[in-house]
Amino acid sequence: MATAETESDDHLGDWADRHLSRRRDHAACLPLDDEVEAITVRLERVLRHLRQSVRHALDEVGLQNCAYETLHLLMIRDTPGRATPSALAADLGVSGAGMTGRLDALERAGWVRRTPATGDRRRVDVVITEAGEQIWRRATVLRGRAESRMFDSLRAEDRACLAALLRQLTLRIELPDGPAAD
Amino acid sequence: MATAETESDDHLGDWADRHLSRRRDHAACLPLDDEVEAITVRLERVLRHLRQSVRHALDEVGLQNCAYETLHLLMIRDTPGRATPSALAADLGVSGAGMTGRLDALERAGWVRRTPATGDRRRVDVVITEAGEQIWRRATVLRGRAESRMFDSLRAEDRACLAALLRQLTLRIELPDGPAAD
DNA sequence: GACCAATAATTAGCTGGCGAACTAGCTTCC
DNA sequence: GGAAGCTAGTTCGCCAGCTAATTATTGGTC
Repeated sequence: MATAETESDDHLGDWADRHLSRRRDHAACLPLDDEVEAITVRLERVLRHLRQSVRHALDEVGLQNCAYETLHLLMIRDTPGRATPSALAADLGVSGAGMTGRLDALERAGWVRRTPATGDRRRVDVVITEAGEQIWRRATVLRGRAESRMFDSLRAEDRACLAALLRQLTLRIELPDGPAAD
Repeated sequence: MATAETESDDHLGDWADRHLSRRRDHAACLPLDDEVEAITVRLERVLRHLRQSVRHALDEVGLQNCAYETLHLLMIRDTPGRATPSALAADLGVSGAGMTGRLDALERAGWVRRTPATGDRRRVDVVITEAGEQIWRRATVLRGRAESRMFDSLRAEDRACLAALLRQLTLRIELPDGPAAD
């Protein structure tokens, strides 16, 4: 069980430990749950680092993270390499306007094409190009390596445990009446 | 152990499950580790949701998330309520220019003051005001509730386990020769 | 004691994202 | 069958953050 080694890795603790101990010293009056605060602070820091590693890895193929994300979600779907802007926007969690901007950049770079969809003339299909697919493939390999490096310090069981715990959270989030309600 | 209930919560799985199964169907050739991909995808989604909840909670006191973060790190430190812009910028992970912008907004709102530091006339001390401390206090309560709601679906042991696993990751990240190297 | 590199903060210019308004095309319903 | 309302995508104006350049100050070094 992962909790067993909580206090053994580093005598000083991590940034979050120091953050929490300062909070206990100076703002103990506030009704914050230390464990929840520790989780959120560490989530932020892990993800920040992860993004930075991936960004660095993608530099190698000259792809920005947001461009890569878009290409990736364009490929990883039921109709690989083809989607409408609004479907992509929903998956990526960006606004319609943001999507237009990303697609403009991708089209300028020659990695996707916009073609009018058949049937409904309001619609547009975004289609990946040969060049787009190639750069996506190369980038995905690099990104995979960067991400794996991030988690290779965890034992296999711990990695599985982390995956399972996060899954519990995402399942909850995705419920129609998830924890978003006030 | 959390892994025991991986397959019991929801018959369809979460967004990440569907994402991975599409990847297996359409891009199995790529050397990506499914478990790592699942973790990173879920991390992104959990954090996105968390930020949204917190943003929503902070609306109630009329505070933007970035303003709150800044006030919070200004309070939670060895010298609560007082810091230099560059120290804050380092803690927040924003650039110096970004920090100037945030402080401009906070000062305009009357939540902090900039005062010249004694001794070194290049330096500036950012000091929280009475109003700033009050709004920080109110906002912190609201934020704590929003965050707790996010994690209250986990059993206490699972929450502790998650905290411990994330701590292993942040400890590693913060090593001088962490997994950032290429 | 004058020059030069280092440091703290700011400013300038750019990018990417957002919400709101807009355009075009589809659907519904009397 | 045509007006009202909905949907898909884009454009517009704005904001926040970044990098690079700028200003001011400090501390070495000869």
